[in-house]
Amino acid sequence: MARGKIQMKRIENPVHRQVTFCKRRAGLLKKAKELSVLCDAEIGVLIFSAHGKLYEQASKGSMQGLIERYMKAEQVIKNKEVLDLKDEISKLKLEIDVLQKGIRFVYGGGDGSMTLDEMNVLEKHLELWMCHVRSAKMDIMFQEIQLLKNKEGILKEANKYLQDKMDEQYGIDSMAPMLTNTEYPLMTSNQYPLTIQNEIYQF
Amino acid sequence: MARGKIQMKRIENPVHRQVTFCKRRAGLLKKAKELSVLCDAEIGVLIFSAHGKLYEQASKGSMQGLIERYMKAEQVIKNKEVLDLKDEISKLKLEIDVLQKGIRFVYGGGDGSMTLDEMNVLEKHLELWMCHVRSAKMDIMFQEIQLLKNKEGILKEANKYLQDKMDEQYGIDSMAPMLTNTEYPLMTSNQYPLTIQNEIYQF
DNA sequence: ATCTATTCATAAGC
DNA sequence: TGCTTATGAATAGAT
Repeated sequence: MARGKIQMKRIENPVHRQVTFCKRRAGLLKKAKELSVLCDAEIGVLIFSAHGKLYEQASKGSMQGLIERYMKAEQVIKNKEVLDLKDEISKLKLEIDVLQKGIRFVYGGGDGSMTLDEMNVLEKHLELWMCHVRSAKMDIMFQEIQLLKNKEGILKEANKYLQDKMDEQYGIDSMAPMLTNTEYPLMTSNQYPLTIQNEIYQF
Repeated sequence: MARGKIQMKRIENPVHRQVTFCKRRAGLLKKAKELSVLCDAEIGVLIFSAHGKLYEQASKGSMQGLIERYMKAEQVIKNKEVLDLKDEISKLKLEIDVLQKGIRFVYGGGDGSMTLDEMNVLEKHLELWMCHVRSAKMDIMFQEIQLLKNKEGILKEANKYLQDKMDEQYGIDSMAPMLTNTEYPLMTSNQYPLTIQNEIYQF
């Protein structure tokens, strides 16, 4: 514009680019404000520098208000977040509806107000719930198994220790029924998980 | 600017104001585009005229994207609609929580910290509930079957009636394809329940 | 930042 | 609206 025309393309020299950005940015915001004042218009300007810094100006009202107004004007173009939230809301409402009808169903022994589709949804919910319950059960059982295995180890060691003491005191063959190899009240390490697993897979 | 300086206040003459609005709006958008190109910036301009008409320009990307980026940058300032939706979601989630606890209460299960036994009980209840749901589903389907069967009867009678009329009018052998014994579009009384029963037991 | 020489934008008029 | 033009503003390049 001054002292030589400028090409309408990205300024490659970073220093020049930065200077121009500052100057023209100020100019743009000034022009926006002028237009707003002179012509009684509501104007918002959003500028993200190449480096990601945000500059904004909202003549009259707030940028927030402007954006909301814009959203209303351009209903078609909806904020994705809003769409997601609305989607979540309808899902939750459906879930509530199903739960409420489910409760009524339980109490009223099934008053025909539920449609086949709704009952299918309820059924899915119940199945899911049962899955959760069963997996929680499994967790607890595995924990118990682990606990029992630990106890088993400790008891075995204790038995061994006691047997050794017996051997020392009464001779090698006495008190055989108390030895660790007659371990029917305890479980072996590998037979236990197998049994439990099978039980669990029946759920 | 030209041919006389202008005062920086609302132009009172409506014609002048409108003309200036058009010219300066074009100028502003041009400047925005130039800044965007020259300095590699992302720029959005929103203009609402005094009469409410929206003019917009988004250099690089869409206005939608720009607004979302702005929202992210200014997390504090959240779209009111989004806030409302999130509020609604938390209320719905609370409601669901209450309903689920209510259901759990109905079944006598403890809240959250359930023992293995309690979970077994809950599981049995859930299974029972599912049975109820499934049997209710079956009831509905049987009702529909009954309805269809009734319709079938009525249609058969109608066919019979029509056939008799045909016989009277055109003689016994004409229009054979319309007779009731070629009843492929309808179903026989005993083949129907069998098929349905099998379907139901698959649920 | 500040300073100019230039180009650009535009108010007024048609 | 669109065009013209005189003039004020914006700004590229240099300091």
